[in-house]
Amino acid sequence: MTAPQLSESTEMYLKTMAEMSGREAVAIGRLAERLSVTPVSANEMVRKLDEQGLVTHIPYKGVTLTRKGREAASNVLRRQRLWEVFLYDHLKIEWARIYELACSLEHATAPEVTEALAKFLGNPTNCPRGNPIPDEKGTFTPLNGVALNEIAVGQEVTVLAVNATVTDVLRYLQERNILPGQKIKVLEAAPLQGPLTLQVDGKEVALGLSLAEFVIVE
Amino acid sequence: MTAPQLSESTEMYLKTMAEMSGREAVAIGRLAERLSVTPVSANEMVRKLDEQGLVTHIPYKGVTLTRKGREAASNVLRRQRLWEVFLYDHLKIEWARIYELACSLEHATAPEVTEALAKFLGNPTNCPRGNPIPDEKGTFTPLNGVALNEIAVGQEVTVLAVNATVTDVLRYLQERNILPGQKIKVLEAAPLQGPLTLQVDGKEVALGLSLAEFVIVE
DNA sequence: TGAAATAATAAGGTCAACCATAACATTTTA
DNA sequence: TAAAATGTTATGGTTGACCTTATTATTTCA
Repeated sequence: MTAPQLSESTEMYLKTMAEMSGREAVAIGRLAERLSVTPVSANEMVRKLDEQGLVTHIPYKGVTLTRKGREAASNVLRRQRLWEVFLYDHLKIEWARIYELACSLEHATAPEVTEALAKFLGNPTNCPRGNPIPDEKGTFTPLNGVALNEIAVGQEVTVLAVNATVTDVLRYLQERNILPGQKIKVLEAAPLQGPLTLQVDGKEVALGLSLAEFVIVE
Repeated sequence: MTAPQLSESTEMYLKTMAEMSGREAVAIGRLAERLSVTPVSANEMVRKLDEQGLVTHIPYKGVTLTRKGREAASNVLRRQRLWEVFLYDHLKIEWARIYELACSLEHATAPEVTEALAKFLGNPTNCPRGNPIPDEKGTFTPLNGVALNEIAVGQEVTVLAVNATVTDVLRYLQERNILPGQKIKVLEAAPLQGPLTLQVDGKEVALGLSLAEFVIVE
């Protein structure tokens, strides 16, 4: 019952899928985009993952993690987010960079290191970006929040998590104080998919819809 | 002047060479052995490293690190040994396993993580196996000890470092209490390259010459 | 409903780091 | 000094994860 040792690439695909989907199927195009590979490559890789029983691919409908795939992904997320905690809380590394730095470490982390790290950190339940950290068995309660772009004008909400992974995006949000715990009021939503105008920390901030999607609130 | 980002394989070759040589050239056969690749593969790889200016290969004479190669190797050793300290002191991981576990992490460690880790650990000067940790610039004072197999019968010495990297070897030594700081008396050296008989912690211990080579003393 | 967007499949290519086998060169040592 | 050991070079092969270009299938939406 030892983990079958997944490749770094496989881990990235599974983790990315877990990060993207509430539960629904992920479009291969989106997946390719997040992984910075071509759709053709993603397709090829997904086929292999399907053969290994890690995902289910229904042509033209998208990809879903199987139970096995979800377990593997939880494991990766656990490592990822534990390292984020370590890098942020103990090494004092810049918030916007912890995702990418933790990502490299994550793939190189043996199970016993993961567990020792969890213990060392005091079994934290959330990473500095606000996302829950799966426990040793892979279980965790998903956040019950909504993306900021779905909030009605006038509402005031609290940021639960920031789901972005790209350093530049994280830095952009950080600079505008859009961080877990922050209270945000939606002042205006421009028409034609235009940006939101938010009140954050007393300041007015414009935020594009695609960025707002990364901000989980309530 | 950013590090040119070496591949994991390149890092392993450089690190292994640094671990093996006091200063003399390393025979390709030995290198291949330590890296668990065939001599043909090692040859091929060494040619590439030579082209990159990281090593100098004199046919039939062996391989030496260039200045550039030595700097890169120091950097790798620094990361490796800092992680060893973390795994041992903070995560309480078994002594014999820290080398291999740190080795995986090492390749995935960005410069800023290395420096933040060093600071977190209080800039330690030696890893739990006793080896010196290069500083940020790559400088360190090599141990001035000798391998245990070169000690005359009757001498009592102190273990400075254990230079082995293979978990099974480390565990074997650990079980016999041959660890940094330990006092050891050489009671007998069997003829024909036979094992040494040692007095360790009041007990008599037999140790093969090839294992004794890993134990740096004085 | 038909065009545009997206997805799938096929064919062929690259790159790093390995592998094996075989022939040949040099060094060591008995 | 000759045989054994070790090192070198050549050739060709594999694997994983990408890539491009091109064709075909399906879905979405105007």
